[in-house]
Amino acid sequence: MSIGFRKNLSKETSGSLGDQVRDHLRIRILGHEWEAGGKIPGEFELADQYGVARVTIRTALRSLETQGLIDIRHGSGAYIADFGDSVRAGLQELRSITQTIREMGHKAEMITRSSEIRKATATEAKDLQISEDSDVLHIERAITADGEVVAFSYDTFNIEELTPAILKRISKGSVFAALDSIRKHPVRARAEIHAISSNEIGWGRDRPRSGLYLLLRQVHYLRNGKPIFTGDTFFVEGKFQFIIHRTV
Amino acid sequence: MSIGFRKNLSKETSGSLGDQVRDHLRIRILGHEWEAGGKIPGEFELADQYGVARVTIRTALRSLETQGLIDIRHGSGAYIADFGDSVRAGLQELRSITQTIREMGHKAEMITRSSEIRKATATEAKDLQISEDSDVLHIERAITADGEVVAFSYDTFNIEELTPAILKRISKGSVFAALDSIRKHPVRARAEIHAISSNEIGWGRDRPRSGLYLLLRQVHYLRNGKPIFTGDTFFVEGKFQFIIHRTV
DNA sequence: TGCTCTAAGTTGTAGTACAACTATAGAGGA
DNA sequence: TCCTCTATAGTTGTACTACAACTTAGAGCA
Repeated sequence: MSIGFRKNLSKETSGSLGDQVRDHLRIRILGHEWEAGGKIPGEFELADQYGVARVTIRTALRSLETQGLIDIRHGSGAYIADFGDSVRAGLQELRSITQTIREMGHKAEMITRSSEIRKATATEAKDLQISEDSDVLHIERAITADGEVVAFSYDTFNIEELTPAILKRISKGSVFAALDSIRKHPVRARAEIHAISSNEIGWGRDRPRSGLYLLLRQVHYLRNGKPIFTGDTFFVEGKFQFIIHRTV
Repeated sequence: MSIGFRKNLSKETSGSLGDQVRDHLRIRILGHEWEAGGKIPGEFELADQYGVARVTIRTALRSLETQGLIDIRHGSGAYIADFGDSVRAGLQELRSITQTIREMGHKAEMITRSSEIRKATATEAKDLQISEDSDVLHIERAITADGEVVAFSYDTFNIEELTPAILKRISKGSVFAALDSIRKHPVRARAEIHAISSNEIGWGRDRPRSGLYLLLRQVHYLRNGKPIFTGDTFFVEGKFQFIIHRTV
């Protein structure tokens, strides 16, 4: 597995060696290769397994610890943090909502209500760091799991960073998949969280009667620090479980 | 500053050298020593400043990157992530609520409504990994900022891990400060987030009429992986801004 | 003015060595 | 037999060095 790993995964994944090892270890952890509270192999053995230096393994393990997936104990080892299966919807992991739904074993769909290019609002221009007369792509969509609406999203894209072909693809399918194809996927997002009670949010006959939502107000950034898109996502309370790992 | 740092901070802070450097750098970042988007000193220079090896600096920087405070760019440097002042209420940073309020320049108080030792409920016993007939300490409190109620908390402690003196101190002041004094402060927590609309939550005349809360349902763990306390904290919507940094 | 290329600077990875800490097994004593 | 202590092996933490990979800025040239 030693050299084979570096050959195989460098094509699929991106980022540094340490990031690749981190992502692979995360898959192994979430795949329950080790039981909760159990000990994973030592740094020397992992370095052997992946054919990388111990420094690289330590980089990956530190990152996983900050994410709350493992506990590293000096002189003892690294242990799987006790979490439920719901970790896959971990809030600090920046990933596609639809992909998360699919990984949890459900059928995910996106229903576009509207898609238009218009001038940016003041708030949008500020978040996207563009002038106020710039054009932006605004999309309103509903996200469903097994046919049931779980969220309503209002996204606004900085079209200066994107080509018309990509814009079309974004408005039709998964945002993350489209951005990934041109290597412009966001690596970081800043989100505010709010509780919202309103009947003005959802639409259609599947609109929840309670009107109770968890709002994620986000700005997504590229690796070079530039904002690529911003948006509000209203999650129907109770339909989606958000987990967050907090560390010192 | 080189040797002085290691002498000074090893008394106040805990954890490995890398953790101490990380905490110190976090203070410098949140203190706006560098402007948003600006570049912090290189790894070699920081290693000089702190009198530690570059490996140790890299450990700290990686952790700060995972927390979303900086962006590290290969061949270029580490840059301050663009965030507002509200970062100090970063949701993935496990810290005392009252201390966070104070750091934001407000006066924080805790008003205890009730404090009792009783048998654990089924849910509490499961979360705390104790038998169902075990005794637990249950406290109901309101948290205020500048005299205004910002949250209601319902906490339950595993008293097997604590002495009577500490239990008394917990019920009177800050939980984190009390646990810190016996080096049993939690290093990790797992939290669910919910939007709640109910008039059964708050009490007193300051109870918000809207009844709209952001609920944090948490379990706190010690470094050895054992749960120390669990609890529900209901934040009055609009009074407390939660920020979260999401990374790939 | 604009472009290309070079060089300096920065982070990423590798390897080695030793320090600090933990857990275990075993010796020794009550 | 049980308990306590100790030695020891195993693991993570820190240090130092060296080089690779990448970015940026500036010199030089057309």
